[in-house]
Amino acid sequence: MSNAPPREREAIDTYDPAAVESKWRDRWRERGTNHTDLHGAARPFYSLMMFPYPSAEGLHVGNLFAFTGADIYGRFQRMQGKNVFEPLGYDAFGIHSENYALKVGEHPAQLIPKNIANFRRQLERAGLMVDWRYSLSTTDPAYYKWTQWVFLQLFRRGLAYRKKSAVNWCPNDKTVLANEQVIAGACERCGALVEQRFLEQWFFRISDYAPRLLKNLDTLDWSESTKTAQRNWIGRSEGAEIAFEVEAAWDRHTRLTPIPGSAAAKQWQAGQAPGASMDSRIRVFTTRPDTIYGATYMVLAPEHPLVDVITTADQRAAVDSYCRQAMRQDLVTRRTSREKTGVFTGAHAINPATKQPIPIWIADYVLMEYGTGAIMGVPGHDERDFEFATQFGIPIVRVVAASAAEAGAALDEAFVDDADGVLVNSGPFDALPVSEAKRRIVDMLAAAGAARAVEIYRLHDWCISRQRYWGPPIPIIYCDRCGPVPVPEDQLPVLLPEIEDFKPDDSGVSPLARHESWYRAPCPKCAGPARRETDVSDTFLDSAWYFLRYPSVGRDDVPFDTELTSKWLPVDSYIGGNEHAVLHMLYSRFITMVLSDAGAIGFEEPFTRFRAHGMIVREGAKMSKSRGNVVIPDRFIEEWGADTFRTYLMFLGPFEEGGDFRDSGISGVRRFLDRLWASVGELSGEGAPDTLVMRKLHQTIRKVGEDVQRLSYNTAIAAMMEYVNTLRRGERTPHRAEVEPLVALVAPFAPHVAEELWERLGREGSVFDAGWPEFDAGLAAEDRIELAVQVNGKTRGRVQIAPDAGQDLALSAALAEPGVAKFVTGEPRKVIFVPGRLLNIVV
RNA sequence: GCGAAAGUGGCGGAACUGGUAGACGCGCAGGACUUAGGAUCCUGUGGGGCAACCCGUCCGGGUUCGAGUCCCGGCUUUCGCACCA
Repeated sequence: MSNAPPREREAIDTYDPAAVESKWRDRWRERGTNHTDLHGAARPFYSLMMFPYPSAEGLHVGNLFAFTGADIYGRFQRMQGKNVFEPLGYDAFGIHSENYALKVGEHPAQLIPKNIANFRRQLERAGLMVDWRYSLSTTDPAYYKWTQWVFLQLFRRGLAYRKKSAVNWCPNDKTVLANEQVIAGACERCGALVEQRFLEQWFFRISDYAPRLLKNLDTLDWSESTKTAQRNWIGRSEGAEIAFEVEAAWDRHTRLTPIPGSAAAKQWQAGQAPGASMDSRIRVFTTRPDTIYGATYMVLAPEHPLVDVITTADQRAAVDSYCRQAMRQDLVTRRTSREKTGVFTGAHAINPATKQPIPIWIADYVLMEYGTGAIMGVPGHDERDFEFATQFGIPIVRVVAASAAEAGAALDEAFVDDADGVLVNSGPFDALPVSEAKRRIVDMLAAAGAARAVEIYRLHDWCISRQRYWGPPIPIIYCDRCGPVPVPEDQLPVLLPEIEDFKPDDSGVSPLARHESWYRAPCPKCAGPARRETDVSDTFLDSAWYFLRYPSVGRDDVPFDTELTSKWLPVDSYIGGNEHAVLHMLYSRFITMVLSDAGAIGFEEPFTRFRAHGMIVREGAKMSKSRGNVVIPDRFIEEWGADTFRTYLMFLGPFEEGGDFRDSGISGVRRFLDRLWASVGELSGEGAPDTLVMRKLHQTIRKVGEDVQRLSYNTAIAAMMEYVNTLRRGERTPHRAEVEPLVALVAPFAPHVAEELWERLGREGSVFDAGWPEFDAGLAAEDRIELAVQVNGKTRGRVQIAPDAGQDLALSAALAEPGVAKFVTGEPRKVIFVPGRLLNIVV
């Protein structure tokens, strides 16, 4: 029987993925194979993947790439004996759903459940080890009740506040636009130029947490690129805050005429000089205090509160017009337009170092939201200032040079090097190196009460208000008597009403503001008539705590069960896209820190280990609907099977870098599974397994284990392919001991077919409960190894020697090779021996 | 402009800490089995040369016995942030 050529028997029982996969989907469901006993788990392992937005188009191949990568890691951990919890839910609120709903004219509350059902079907077909009992959707009142609860925790701790802030406004559509809806300064829908509008909005004080968010990064096992992105986003800068006096302001105060109604005007009317009760000095932030002798002007942001105070009567009209225009520009244009514009205020400030008056300008290249909203202009040593000064004829003074000899050299561009310059034209500080001058100048100014060393952060507070419909209402009630009052926790959730006209309109507020019956509510404090907040919260708030909820899904009385939370969190492994490296990951860390400070949870970092996966392109080009080159997972799964599709996705490139989906490549993976299938069909249990095959097997067990642990899935698959090739080389009948462990190795990648083969091997129970194959170093050891022999660094031959052979033995073996010997004339000058690798003879 | 990453056969990609460049797969070529094969199996496959050999990891330098890997300079591509003082 073993004489019959094995190939001929394949026809009897060929691999039929559709049948195998549907069989095992049912089995897993019936047997609860993917269920995790959350309370009873002895070795909990929380394997998290980023939950998707359930679009109408269905699951994207990028989603599936990410999920499969996370699933393989989770299944691998399970086979290592961990109790793995792998939940998955839906991030279903937000502008995507809302815009799509508007486009097709169907209510999102109807659309989303359909999309979720479709996603669920696709996800189950993909063979994910998800415990669906703990799924969630952010749109479910049972979930967003607790999103609102999270808001209240921040409110209670003084971390949520209201302030006026700019939004993008389309004057044609009369609606608020998200930044992504503004293309080159115009509305993406109608093309009208977008303007800024100022609305009262809710903010979270994430900037208070900037130092901690930055410092903790050092303790996290995350992809380095993700940590770098967060560091840059938090953007710590060291420097100094320097105060500039406005020149002789009150001797000549007749020139200063504050805008009617401004704080300055009120003081004015009360008979006070503004300087008397309010610090009218202008504070700037700089990272280059060493260049202060070169500060020849000053700039305020158009929104700066002192603009009203200092502008002189003759400049008033020009300043007003400039500021109005600057503030009307949309946020995107203002940030991208490179041309320098500005207007002189008519006022001067005193440079605290030179004691000279310098003009105060207003320009939109200075941003109110960074630093103090004012800068000292040092055209000699800052590119932007150089450009501005050149344009407006402001003097350019060199105060740093490569050497003292260059003190008089003219500048034809800004000299920004702060590493190895020395100071010039800087009075007592001349000839000091920049780094020392920074310290000494700050000390000098500080002694005069005009400066202090500070560190500032780029990170802004998080605006969570959205003037939209499809989100959780912010749980606040405005009462004329009591002000903003939080909705009491026992009245949560504040349900989002299912209104028909959810289209944004020209009111500048959420569509909810048109529904009086909804927003009228009694004040929780005084029971008087009051009005609900009609804005909803940012989707990023929904996703900033979802991982805390999964284990407690089903609990109505608490956001998260204390015992389960301390048992399962923080998350052991988080895998997701780098596009969320900053916002989602930073917000999640922030919310976790706040809840930790509030005593609600016992840890302050949510994700112990994070790995960012790469992106998939197709045939070398980015996938997009307009190109029509999007991979539709359903079609490939239909044709090739989910196991083949999963394995191919993991094979086409390094998981953390992504890769190129080539339709022609998938057949190779399928052939691999076919050959695996055939090997199980042909098994022979007789005799002893082949020593060389078993050696290769154990080498493969080791390699696959190591590779999966570091998410090097493509090389793990390559190793298994190599082993199958070894197994089937020549017309031999594989031995059961050679094949069985391979089925287990393949299981995380191709779970359905692995289960089927495991059963066909006569094994009881799921392969995922069978444990990872044991690695035997003795069986894996080579008895002869190949040593490369080089002469002067060029490979000239190879010799077979015992693995523990020493240099002398290796050298004599090498010299016995004619191909080597002919290059070695006389005594070698030097011999380099790397055991197990090579021998280099230098002549 | 700033930040991050990457440039290796016809193609996707291997090479973990400097140590046999091109694993694995696609494609291609030849062969076997076949009425047939786009199925399966076997063999070959970086370039040049009859060969000994020579040349090869974006380009130019350098360090080293030895460089795809490290250092310096340049080019190209992708991604992120974009007037952050």
